[in-house]
Amino acid sequence: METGTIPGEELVGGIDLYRTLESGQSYCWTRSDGAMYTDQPAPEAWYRTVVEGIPVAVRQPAGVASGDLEWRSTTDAVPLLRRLLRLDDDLEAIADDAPPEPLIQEAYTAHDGMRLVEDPPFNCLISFICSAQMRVGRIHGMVSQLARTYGDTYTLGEAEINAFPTPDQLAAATEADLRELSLGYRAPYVQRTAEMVAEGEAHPEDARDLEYEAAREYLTQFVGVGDKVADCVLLFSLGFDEAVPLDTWIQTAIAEYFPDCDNGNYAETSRAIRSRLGGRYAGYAQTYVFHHLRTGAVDT
DNA sequence: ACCCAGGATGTAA
DNA sequence: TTACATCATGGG
Repeated sequence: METGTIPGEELVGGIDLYRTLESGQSYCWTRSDGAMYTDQPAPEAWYRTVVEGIPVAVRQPAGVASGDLEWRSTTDAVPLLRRLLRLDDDLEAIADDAPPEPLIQEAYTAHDGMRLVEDPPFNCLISFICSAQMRVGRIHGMVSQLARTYGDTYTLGEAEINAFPTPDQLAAATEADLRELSLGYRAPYVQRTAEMVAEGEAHPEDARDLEYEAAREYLTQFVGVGDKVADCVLLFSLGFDEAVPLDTWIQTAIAEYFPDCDNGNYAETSRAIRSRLGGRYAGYAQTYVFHHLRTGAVDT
């Protein structure tokens, strides 16, 4: 096993690992104490995942945005973590460029150090198909269950880590199998989408080269993927920082804070709110506002 | 019991 | 194009 430390001071704007991994963006990681989404950070606990056959564990003992990251893996995990946690993002510049609206400034200030993630596309796609009408804690539970049931098991020291299933592995599950895991009406969506990817009919990665709105349209060909889920995949996996998923929380924010952005349909409301949230990094602002509202930290 | 959660789909107008 | 019912499940 290899181990190492990434100095927090090398990261512009630092990183808050708890806020980054427990803000409902990524469902790829599990916490060693098994208690995520409880509004209870555990600085001593390890976050673990497997990406491209490489098991990784990371934690932030200091538990603050300026604290160092400690990691363990079977190889040098720095390049991998740099990608997954977007450690090269200039968080200070991004926050400085954020629009002056009070809600947005308040969200950035309240959750200092939260970074966007870059999840593996297939994992992200299935995660957000599962996310329909679900709370973040349960989405994580469903994704973890899929990993335990259909994914390969890796070891890292004493720890066992389940990789998210490959398209082939997941496509082999039947709708009935997935309903057994409490996926509900999402079961056929997950099965059919896994099948589409496994058979080479389409791949979420192929959206990366397209222009934003074309990329969003491309992703909606997957079963169980509408505009909102497509935006989540674009933002949390494919590097489209301008994507703004219009979920229930953001719809509420639009109604209360940006009512003029409501243009009746998804596409036009999306354009207006993306512009209002700053354009290029609108998705970053969205993620801060989402987390701020969802955790009830909003200052009224 | 009722309402809600990072919605999508099929059908009817 | 838009409006609406329907779809599972668990927690408050």
